[in-house]
Amino acid sequence: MVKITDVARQAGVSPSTVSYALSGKRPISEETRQRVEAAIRELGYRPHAGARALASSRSNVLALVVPLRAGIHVPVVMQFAVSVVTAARRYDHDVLLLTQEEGEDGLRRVADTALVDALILMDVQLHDPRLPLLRSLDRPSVMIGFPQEAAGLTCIDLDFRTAGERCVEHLAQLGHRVVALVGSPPEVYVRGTAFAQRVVQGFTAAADRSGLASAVHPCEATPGAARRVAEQLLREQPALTGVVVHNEAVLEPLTDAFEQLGLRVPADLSVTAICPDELAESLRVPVTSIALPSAEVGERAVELLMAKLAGDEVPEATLLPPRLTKRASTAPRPA
Amino acid sequence: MVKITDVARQAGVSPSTVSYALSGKRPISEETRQRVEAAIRELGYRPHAGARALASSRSNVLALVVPLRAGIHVPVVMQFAVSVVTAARRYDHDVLLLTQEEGEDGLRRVADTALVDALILMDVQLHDPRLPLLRSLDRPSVMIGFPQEAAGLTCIDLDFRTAGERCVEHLAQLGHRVVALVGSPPEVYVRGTAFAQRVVQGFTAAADRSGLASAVHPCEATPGAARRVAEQLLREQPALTGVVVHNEAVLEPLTDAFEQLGLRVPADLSVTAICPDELAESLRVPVTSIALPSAEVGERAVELLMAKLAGDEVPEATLLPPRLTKRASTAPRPA
DNA sequence: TTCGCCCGTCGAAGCGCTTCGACGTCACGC
DNA sequence: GCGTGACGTCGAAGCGCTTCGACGGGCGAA
Repeated sequence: MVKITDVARQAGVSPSTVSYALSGKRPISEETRQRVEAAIRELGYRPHAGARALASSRSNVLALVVPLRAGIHVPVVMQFAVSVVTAARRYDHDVLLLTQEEGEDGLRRVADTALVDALILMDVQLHDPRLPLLRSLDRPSVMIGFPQEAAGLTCIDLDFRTAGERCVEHLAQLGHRVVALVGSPPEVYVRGTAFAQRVVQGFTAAADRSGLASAVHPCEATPGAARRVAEQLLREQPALTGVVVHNEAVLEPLTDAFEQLGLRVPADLSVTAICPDELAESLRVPVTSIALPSAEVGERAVELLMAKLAGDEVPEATLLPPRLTKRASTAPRPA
Repeated sequence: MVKITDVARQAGVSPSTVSYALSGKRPISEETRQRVEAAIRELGYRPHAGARALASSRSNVLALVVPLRAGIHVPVVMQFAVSVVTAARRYDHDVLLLTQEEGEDGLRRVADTALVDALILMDVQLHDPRLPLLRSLDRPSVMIGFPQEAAGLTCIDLDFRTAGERCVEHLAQLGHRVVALVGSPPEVYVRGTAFAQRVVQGFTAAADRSGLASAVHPCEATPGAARRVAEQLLREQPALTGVVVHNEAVLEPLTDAFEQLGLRVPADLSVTAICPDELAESLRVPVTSIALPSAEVGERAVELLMAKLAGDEVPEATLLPPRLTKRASTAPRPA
């Protein structure tokens, strides 16, 4: 293994000079820097991560806690993880993958052993048991999603409440008077997952404000469940003409079910969704949707964390504004 | 921060004794161990990961390189990643997440800086450019999938060739004489992704051996593509009664397409698949399938790596035997 | 000209842990 | 009764890096 002293000898300087040339924490003459860089290249020097972490008390590693519970849409999680890794690399950091399974112990472990400098948490619940722990940890963290009581913590997410509102408003503008929300699987609400609840709030509030008749139906992530929900909706709200879907897995089977029940999209029924753009675009009838900007969220989360590590103040809450993209699945209410 | 000297003082022993009590690398009297453990608990001691890595030249971290290319099925990747993390934790290791985007540089970086002790690679190509690098690295690695030339490397995967064969044999036993393979997206074959190719080989070999008429069709991972492939198959092989699907994303739309084209599953057409069990079970007509044991592969990969880290010899190739589960989608050939 | 200061570099002191060699003790076998 | 290990513990030497204080030389201000 080639170490910093080897580089120093080769460049004819002291180890500390090599270190400063690398970190830029003290001025180094152009000429010396050149010599050091040449030596590094010739010897193929790579600083030892452990030694660096020990001496600097910075590991340059972030922890990412991914959820693996029922009812979450895996591709979104993955896309998010990838964007976190990519963004972290831009700041010369790596990403340690933790599963929620390990729970609070895992968080405490990687934080206390100084394995990581900071943490990113996904799938935050309204009353997340990890909150007190995060507050007590001496390392910065960012949460994807908003718990009920977020004081002192940094959170970021799509503004799901407004997203729910926008969907309803879009339908209202098109003249629809009876709408329904097909939501996430029941267990997601039971757990008190923040983003799902907020969609419901926004949906309901906007419907009330616009004087629409509305209903909310959780839905399991299976085609069968989608079909049953479609049937139930038509039974309970025969005048239904607008649907908001917040459940990636059933978006396609649900629209299929409606069509098989004799409702054409968008001629008889308008459909909007909150889901990744790729999904909305890939369907037979592309769906008017509010994008789930997982890549942007991941990137912003890393940026927030880096700012905190640098000692900067960051806003406690970052709500990304929803963007509604009109596609073929919505149309004015049939006469 | 509480350190090992604090624990030592509290327990009335030397730091080295604490270390040995923790690692078990030298015998420590029961009584001393008790005192040390008590001290650790009282003080909430956690060994500093960087210091440990520096002194022991072991970071207790594995690198996991995940693919993010077109045509791979994300949930499988995720399930795999989770099983790797879970298995690694059983051996007191953590997992660093790398994307394929960083490529060989990323591998070299984490290996050379001693950030990780060992590596796991997914989505191996037949002629993977990373092979020479892996051979030159001084750290052990395990690849998920088999490259063409794997000498000196450790590989593990489902035995996809046999999986392809089993599917055909199952259909042949049921009396089918004309079969087709609906495969992964074309780009997967273009890249020379090992597992996809092997399925084709097994499928073709078994069909030839059994004297079946057979055809192979790659298929994009979209419902539209599935429909087109279904139409094409019926056009080109009017006598088709058996299909093998090796493409998670189109399994459902493809069977839907067949039914819409007037073929009932399994009355007119038998369908088998190579896919995760959950997917096969979740369809309207549960599909006879060979499971993609991602969890088992991940676990075994970690075990292989741990053995290599311990200095044990491990087999270069580990092929997991395919297990075919009969479900409702296959039946004897219609008379 | 002299003082003070900044620039560029060096040496040394750790960072917190593991590990090696050494040493005292005790039990056992002859 | 004594040599011989095995057992249990200690002290010290690093692991490879960062960082702090110090220092010489050059330059601008006084």
